[in-house]
Amino acid sequence: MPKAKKIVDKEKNVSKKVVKKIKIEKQKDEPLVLQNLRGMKDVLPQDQAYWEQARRVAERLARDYGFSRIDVPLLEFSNLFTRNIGGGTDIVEKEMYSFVTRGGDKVSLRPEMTAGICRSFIQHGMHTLSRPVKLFSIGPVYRYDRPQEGRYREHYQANFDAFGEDDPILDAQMIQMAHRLTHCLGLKSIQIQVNSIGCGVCKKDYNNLLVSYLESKKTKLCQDCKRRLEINPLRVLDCKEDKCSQVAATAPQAVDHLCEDCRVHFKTLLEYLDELDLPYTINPRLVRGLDYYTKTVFEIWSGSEEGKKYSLGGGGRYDKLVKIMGGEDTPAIGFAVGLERVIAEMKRVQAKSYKPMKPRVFLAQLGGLAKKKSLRLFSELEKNGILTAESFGRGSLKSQLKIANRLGVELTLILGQKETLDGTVIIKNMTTGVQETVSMEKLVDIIKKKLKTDNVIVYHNHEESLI
RNA sequence: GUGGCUAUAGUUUAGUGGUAAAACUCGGGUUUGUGGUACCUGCGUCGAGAGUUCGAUUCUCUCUAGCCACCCCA
Repeated sequence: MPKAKKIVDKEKNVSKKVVKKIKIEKQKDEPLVLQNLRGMKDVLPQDQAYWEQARRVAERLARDYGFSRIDVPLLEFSNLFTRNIGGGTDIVEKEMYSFVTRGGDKVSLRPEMTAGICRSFIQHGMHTLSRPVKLFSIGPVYRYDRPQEGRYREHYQANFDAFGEDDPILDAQMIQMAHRLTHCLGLKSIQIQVNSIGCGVCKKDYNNLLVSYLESKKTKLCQDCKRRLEINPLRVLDCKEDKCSQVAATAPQAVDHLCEDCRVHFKTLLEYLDELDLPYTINPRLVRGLDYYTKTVFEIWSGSEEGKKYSLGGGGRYDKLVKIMGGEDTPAIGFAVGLERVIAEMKRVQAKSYKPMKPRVFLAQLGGLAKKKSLRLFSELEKNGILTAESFGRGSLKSQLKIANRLGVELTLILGQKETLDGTVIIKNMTTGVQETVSMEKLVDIIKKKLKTDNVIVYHNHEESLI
């Protein structure tokens, strides 16, 4: 096949592909870099207990609050995000992982979950389901951001969305659930920040009001804020510069400029929250980064006293999003929590994590014949619910006992040449060192009895409580 | 995306312009069928690349990554 000719023939269409191909070829020659990509992190075995805990709690709460699990692709058409999250936001402007597929589709790794879930909601006609439609998902999202602790390019979110109900009681329940989540994970000093940024109408009105106010005080603002004024005036209220916060202090607040409907909605929400005894504070400056939010917005902070406030998760209403995307007019509210951040917090406060089961029995084998037999015996024990450790690859009994000791098992079974021929097994008590020989048939029963009389835990208990 | 600090075995840390140390961990062993000790032994292209130099892990530059602040957000 004359490659050169092919390229000439399709010159314009193919040139991009050729470039791509060359890049891939080039990469092949580069040395293998044994390092994860920037902002990507391995979840190592020693951390899995925390992850397990976080996932379990999220999944259980989702179930208890009536959410059904949904999983949507990591990859969607780029404009699903650019159109709905908001063109002016950082997420869309510079933090998306976007590329063109071989088929020419412009696609992006999801920078958040809600857009994909809304797409799925509309696509599958879920508005016909009994309302509210509550959906729960957990998985990675991607943002091409500069990494820092608690900020990764790939991070996991547990995401809750409820469609088709605009009653603020749902907002309250969502916030309650968010609080329960942190509580169940053993996190202390949690703060809930709530605010209302108004509906499509009053949100815009307020924005204009704020801009004209800030314009009038422009000279008193810091450099950054002058820039913010153009892009996202609400952010000025957040500035830490003294002179800016002075200006912000007297600035008009969104809460005071809500339309009647939004005002009542927010007031009712607060009444519900009072009823729930949640540690919430109204934060008139709370703004969220995505354009689609309306009315209620909230964040969960881990408030380390006067120290840094750290956002673990956040959410809010997006009553117009489904309609904007082309679905039935459906009010909705969502909440997402960042698992890495929650886990970092669990570690910080030394919350107890789920402890995986440890084997209490070790199986040691000696000699070729015994080695063969041991494989079957291991399976036999497993079928009977006896979690057994082994080190089949090791030869000497000495090294196997060393491992058994390190694992802290209570019993070690020794299967050697002699025992294999006799159809017996030696059971060694690792604390006392006493050992006895028992027949293969009775082995399982004897082990069960021994583990039980040595009191403690019922093994293979999959129903361990979460809290 | 902007600025600052950092980078030595799996981990935590020494150290030097001239063949790299310790502790812990891990693997193997101390006469071949018995474990927490002790002893012996193995494991590093000193983050990557280039430059200065007779010679660089050490000095310079670039890159990469991590952390911190900003920004933003989960």
